[in-house]
Amino acid sequence: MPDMKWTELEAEPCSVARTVSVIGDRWTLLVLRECFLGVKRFEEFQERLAISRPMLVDRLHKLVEAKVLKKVAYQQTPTRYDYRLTPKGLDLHPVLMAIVHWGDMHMAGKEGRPLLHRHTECGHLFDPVTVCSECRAALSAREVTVEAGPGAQDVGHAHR
Amino acid sequence: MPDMKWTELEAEPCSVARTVSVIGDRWTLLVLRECFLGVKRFEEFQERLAISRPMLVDRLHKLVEAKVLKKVAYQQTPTRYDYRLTPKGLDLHPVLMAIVHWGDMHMAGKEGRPLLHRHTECGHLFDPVTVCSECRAALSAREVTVEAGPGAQDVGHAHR
DNA sequence: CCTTGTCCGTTTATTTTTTGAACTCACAAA
DNA sequence: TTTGTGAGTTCAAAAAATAAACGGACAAGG
Repeated sequence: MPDMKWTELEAEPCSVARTVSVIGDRWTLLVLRECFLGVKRFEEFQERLAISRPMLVDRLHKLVEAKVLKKVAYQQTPTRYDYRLTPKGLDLHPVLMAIVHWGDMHMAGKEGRPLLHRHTECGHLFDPVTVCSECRAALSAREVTVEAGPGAQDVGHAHR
Repeated sequence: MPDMKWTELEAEPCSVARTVSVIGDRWTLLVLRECFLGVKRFEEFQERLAISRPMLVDRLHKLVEAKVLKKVAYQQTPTRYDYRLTPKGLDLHPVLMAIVHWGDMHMAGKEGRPLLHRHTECGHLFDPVTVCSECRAALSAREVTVEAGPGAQDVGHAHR
């Protein structure tokens, strides 16, 4: 049973650290990619990802523990489960979209991007754009400043 | 020199895999968090992150190699460098914002979120929202379908 | 019955990574 | 001449990941 020990991250007063404690390793993001592509069964993850079985068991169980995935029985005797995204897991969609988009922009070969996304509501192929919830303008790193929130312990030196 | 070997990910026809090959480990995302908070010096990363020195050297160098960070001399004799985000690195801002937002929503303690973000253009505290580049509507996972792009090799079973 | 196959794991030994702690180098300052 | 600083490097020890085989519950076929 491979058990990672760095769950200390979860305790840090930082949303990046806390999120990283759940999704911040090589395999988890790839497992989640498969989930968003509709993969649900253990064996299917195993086939599609070059992941070792113990690691897959570990990651799936950890994601269930984190309530990102849930087990849903799809048969009895023996009871077998699908691994399905929970609402909390579905909320990771923007993270995956942002990751895909960065990869499309900066890591695609000359053949172009491997996958395209279509927005079923408007019917178009699209890219994800991150906007400000208040004014709806596209955000850029330079236009964002950081301040201590209620859950801050010691942001200390909030640069920039 | 700790050298990760899974650069095979970089070769996969998948933007998630390719991005993960750059940012997909425990430390890199935390290093980038610090970068976006304005940290530039080796010793400052070292102080703020409970990372071992060899790992920090490795991560910083890998990020420079990936052109996410660049070294900028801030003094001569001996020449010392700042590690600064490149435009490619700044483009990771949406990824970090999405991660932070998920953490704020799902991993914050009862004290509330540790950090708040202000959009200097409109002056408000905000949350990042991911919208469709075409119709500007907020995206949800269920409204997005995937199709093979020009760089696809064998998406195969494009579920959903 | 008996064998084979499927799905979801465990176990164990081996390899890789990461850590911790000390050490180095090049200079600057006192 | 000694002390300090920034940015590493080295190396042994500890932790994590991998590969490959093993297990257990059942279903299906003969």
